[in-house]
Amino acid sequence: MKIATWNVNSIKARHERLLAFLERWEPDVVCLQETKVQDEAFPYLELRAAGYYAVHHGQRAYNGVAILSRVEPTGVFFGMEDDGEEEHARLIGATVGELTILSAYFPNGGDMGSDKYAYKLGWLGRLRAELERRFELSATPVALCGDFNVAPSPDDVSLPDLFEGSVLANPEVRDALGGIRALGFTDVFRPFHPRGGVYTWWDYRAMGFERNHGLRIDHVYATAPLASRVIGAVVDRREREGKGASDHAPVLVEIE
DNA sequence: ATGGTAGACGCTCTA
Repeated sequence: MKIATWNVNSIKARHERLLAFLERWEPDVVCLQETKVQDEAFPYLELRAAGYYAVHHGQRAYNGVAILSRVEPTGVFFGMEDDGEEEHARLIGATVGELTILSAYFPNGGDMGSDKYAYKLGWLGRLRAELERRFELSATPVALCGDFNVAPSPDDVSLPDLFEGSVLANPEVRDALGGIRALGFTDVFRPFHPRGGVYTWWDYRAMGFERNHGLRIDHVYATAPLASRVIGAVVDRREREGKGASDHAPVLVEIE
């Protein structure tokens, strides 16, 4: 089976591309981020016609996460237990067959030292606590998929002078992500690309994609019962090409 | 320190 994760940067702007992507890859599960719509504007019916059930946790204009799947998801949950009243829509989870799937849009963090950066660090800590509280991670096959907004190692960064030390690539956020791995999660993409230099996001500006000035910030993290069954992982760079592309390319993982 | 582009929204914010 195939699991995909893709920050679509607006599901309205990416509607046609998303449907074509589903036809081309026929993934069993797709985690989406940055849908940027409220639930009532989410294209449930169009996706159902394309063969997918969908659950969505949205908000107006920003954020928004979804899980699409061939089989009907159950046990859906929205956000974190300690989310505030006006919390961003950044996490959705569901049971899909025997797997637990999480679609997460980690905060970007703005600039170092900003309020947004403090929110990012707090959110990473809250996610760790949420995962620990909610699941028996050693025994449950869980896939934590999404736009993590963290490049885990220098090998995941194209322009160190620009990006190292930024909100996306610094020791503090890398440690916070390490705290999530310490719960029992593995980056299942990395072993298939051991030399690094494979990216999932490129800035729209300054011909970022054409120059391959990217970062690997979209990830699939899996607990041991699932990680042991992963047999492949790729980035579909074609989805970053041409007019009407998201600034992120999808990551796909194949499971035996 | 800033700009470059894209998307949503509505004369600006987020990434």
